Amino acid sequence: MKMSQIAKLAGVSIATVSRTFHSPEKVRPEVRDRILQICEKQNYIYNAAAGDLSRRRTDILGVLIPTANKSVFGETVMAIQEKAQELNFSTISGNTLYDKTIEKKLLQQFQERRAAGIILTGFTIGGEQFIRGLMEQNIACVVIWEKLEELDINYVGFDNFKAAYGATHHLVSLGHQRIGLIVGPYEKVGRVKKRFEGYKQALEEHGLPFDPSIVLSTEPDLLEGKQAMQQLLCDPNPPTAVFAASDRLAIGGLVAIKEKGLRVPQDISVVGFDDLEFSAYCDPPLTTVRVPAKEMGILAVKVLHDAIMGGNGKVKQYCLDTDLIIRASTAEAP
Amino acid sequence: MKMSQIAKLAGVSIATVSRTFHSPEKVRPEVRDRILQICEKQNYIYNAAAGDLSRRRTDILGVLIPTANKSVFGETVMAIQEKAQELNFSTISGNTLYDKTIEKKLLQQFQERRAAGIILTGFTIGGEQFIRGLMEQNIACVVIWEKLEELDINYVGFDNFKAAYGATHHLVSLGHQRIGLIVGPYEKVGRVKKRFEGYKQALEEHGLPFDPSIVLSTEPDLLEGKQAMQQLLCDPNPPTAVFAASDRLAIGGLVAIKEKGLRVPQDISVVGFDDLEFSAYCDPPLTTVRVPAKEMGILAVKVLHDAIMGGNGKVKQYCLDTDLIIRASTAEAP
DNA sequence: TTCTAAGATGTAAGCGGTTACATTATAGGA
DNA sequence: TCCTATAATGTAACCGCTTACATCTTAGAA
Repeated sequence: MKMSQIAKLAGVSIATVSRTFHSPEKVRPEVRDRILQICEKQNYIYNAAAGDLSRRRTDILGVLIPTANKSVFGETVMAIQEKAQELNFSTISGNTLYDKTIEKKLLQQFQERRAAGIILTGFTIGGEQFIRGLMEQNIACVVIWEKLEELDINYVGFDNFKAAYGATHHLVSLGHQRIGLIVGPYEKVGRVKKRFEGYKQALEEHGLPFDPSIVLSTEPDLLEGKQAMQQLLCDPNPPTAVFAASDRLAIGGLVAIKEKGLRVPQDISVVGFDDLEFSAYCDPPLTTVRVPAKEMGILAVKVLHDAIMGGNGKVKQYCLDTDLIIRASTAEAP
Repeated sequence: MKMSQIAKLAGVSIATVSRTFHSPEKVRPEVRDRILQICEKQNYIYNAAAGDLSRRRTDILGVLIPTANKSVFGETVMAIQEKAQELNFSTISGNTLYDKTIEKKLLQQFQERRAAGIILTGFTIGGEQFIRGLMEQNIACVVIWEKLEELDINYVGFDNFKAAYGATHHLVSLGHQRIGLIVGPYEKVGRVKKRFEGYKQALEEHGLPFDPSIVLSTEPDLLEGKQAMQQLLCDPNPPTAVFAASDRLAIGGLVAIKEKGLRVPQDISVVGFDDLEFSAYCDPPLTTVRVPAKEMGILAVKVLHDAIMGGNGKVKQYCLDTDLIIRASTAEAP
C-alpha cells in the first residue's frame, strides 16, 4: 500500500493524500475523512524514508552515550527517548564504551541517516572542531554532562569541578585532614578530569596537602571501587575520608571497608557522585552528589528541537545545579 | 554532495559509484580507488534514506523495552546495540513504560521507518496475532525475556516459572515453612505472572499452604520493596523467608528488615531475582536468580539477522538457563 | 449576472539512490 | 584476423513521497 494507491481508491490526487497527513486544514473535511478511512481499511503505513528523502530532512535524533547500563546515563537516555517521543522524533542511539572507533562508526551512521540532531555525552573525538563540522552539515548538536562555557556550542550540563569541590569541601568541613580520592579514568574523560581538579583545589584551598598516593584512578565500577578502597586502607597512613567520584566506586568501596572490619562513617567517611537510586539503599545510605540526569536529557532534546525548528540560531547553554545529598556515610573525623 | 556529483567528478556513471560501495569486486580497482578518494576529498556521506527507499529494505532494528533504567533491561539493550552495530544494523529504540499507548506509537514509528526487524520484551498488545501481522509486513520479530514454546514465534527467553520455582525451592529446602512473596504487577505482565506461579507451585509441591496475606504485588522498585517488606514484617505471623521476584524489591526489602532491627539471614532469609550488579554488593550480598540478560540481547539480534538475511524460515526458539546464585542473604530457618 | 479572490485540488519535477538490462572493452581461442 | 565469452561500465526506470505551481471551484461583491 502506498499513497498513490490510496489516492486512486479515494478518487483524489496523491497530493491530497499527502496533505491529509501533513496539512489537514488544507483538505476538505469530508475528503479528509474518506481518505483516512481508506488508509485505515487498507492498513496503509506511511513510508518515513520516502518522506524524509523528499522533504530533505528527518525527525531523527542521534544519541551517543558511553554506556547506558552504568552510571546514571540510563536515566538520561530514557528521558531523552521520552521527550523525543513526545515531540514526534525518533531516536537512534549507540553506546560508545568510550571507544573512539565505535564512536566514529556511530556518528557516521547518524550522518548517513541524516539525523536532524545529535546529542553527545561530553567531548571526545575532534572536540569543538568536529561539532562545527556536523553543524555545517546542518545537524544540530548539543553536548550533555559537561559545562563548556568557553566554547560557542550548545550544551546542557553541570559543573563537574564545582560539584567535586563541594563534595570534598563537605569532608573537609567535617574535620577530615586526610581525604582519599577514587576516580575514573580522568586522563581520558574531560568531565572526570574536572572532578579530579575540583577535589584537588578543595584540598589546596583548605591548606591540605595533595598526596598522589591516596588518589586512585580506575574504571568506574563496583569491583574496581572495592579494590581501590582496599588499597587505600592498606596505606600506612590511611585516609579518614574518601571521595569516590562515582557512586559505583563508592558502593564498591563501602564493601571493602566493611570487610576490613571498619565502620562507616565512624571510622571512615565516604562520599559518592551521581546519586544512583541504589545509593539511598546502601548500608549506610550514601552521601553523594545528585546530578540532573533526567533534566539534562529533556532539556537537550528541547534544545535540539528548537534548533531544528529554526530557533533564533543562538547558542543555548545550560549549566544545571547539582546537590550534595548528605546521608549517613559521612560524619565528623574520628 | 551526492553520488551523481561524485560520478561526474570521477568521470564515471552513477552506477559505478554505487557499486563501489555495495559490490566493490565489480569495479576495476583503480577506478574504485579513484572514486573512494574523491568521496573522501569531497566529504561525501551516503544517504541511507535514499538507499533504503530504492532497495526497498532497511538495516534498522526496532527495540521495545519497558524501561531501560530499571531491572537488567539496560544490559539487554546494550548488548542488542553492540551486536547490531557489529552486524551493521542501526537500532531505533523506545521505552514503553508498560504503557500500551506508548507501545503502539513506537511500533507505528518502527513500521513507518520500515524496520527490518523488531525485538519485543514480552507480550503486550495483541499478542501472537499482532506479531503475525508484523511478520506479514515482512518484519522479522523476536520476543525476549519470555518462554513461549506453545506459540509459533521466535523467542529468546528463559523459564520464569522454573526460575521462580527454583528460588522458592531453595528457601523450602533450608527449612522455611512460611515464605512470603513480593512480586511485580503480575496481572499485567506475563513473565511476572509466571514467577508468581512458580512460587505457588513450589509451595504446593512441598505441602506448604499458600497464604495470600503474605503475597504482595507492587511496582518493582526499591521503595515499594521496602514498604512491602515492612508490611510483611508486621504480619502477626511474619514469614521467615521472602522471595522478592526482582532484585530491586529485594534490596528495598533488605533495608526494611534492617530498620526493624532484624538480621539477614539469621532472622529472615531473602532471595531476589535478576542478579543486578549491585546485588553482590548489598549487605548481605543477595542470593538471587541470575538471568541471561546480555545473552538474550545478543541472540535476539542474531535471530533477527538470520531471518532478515533470508534464513530457512524456521521459527527460532531459545530458552536459556538461569542460575540460582547463592550468597549470604539466605540461611537455615531460625 | 459577472468578476475576483480565496480555497481546494491536481500536475509533475524532483529527493538520492539501486539495479535489471544494454552496451562496450578485453582477452583468448580458432 | 575474427569470434565469443566475460568483465566493466552505462542507461534509465523506478522507490514512495513532497511541494511549487497551475488549475479549477465557489462564494460573495459589484
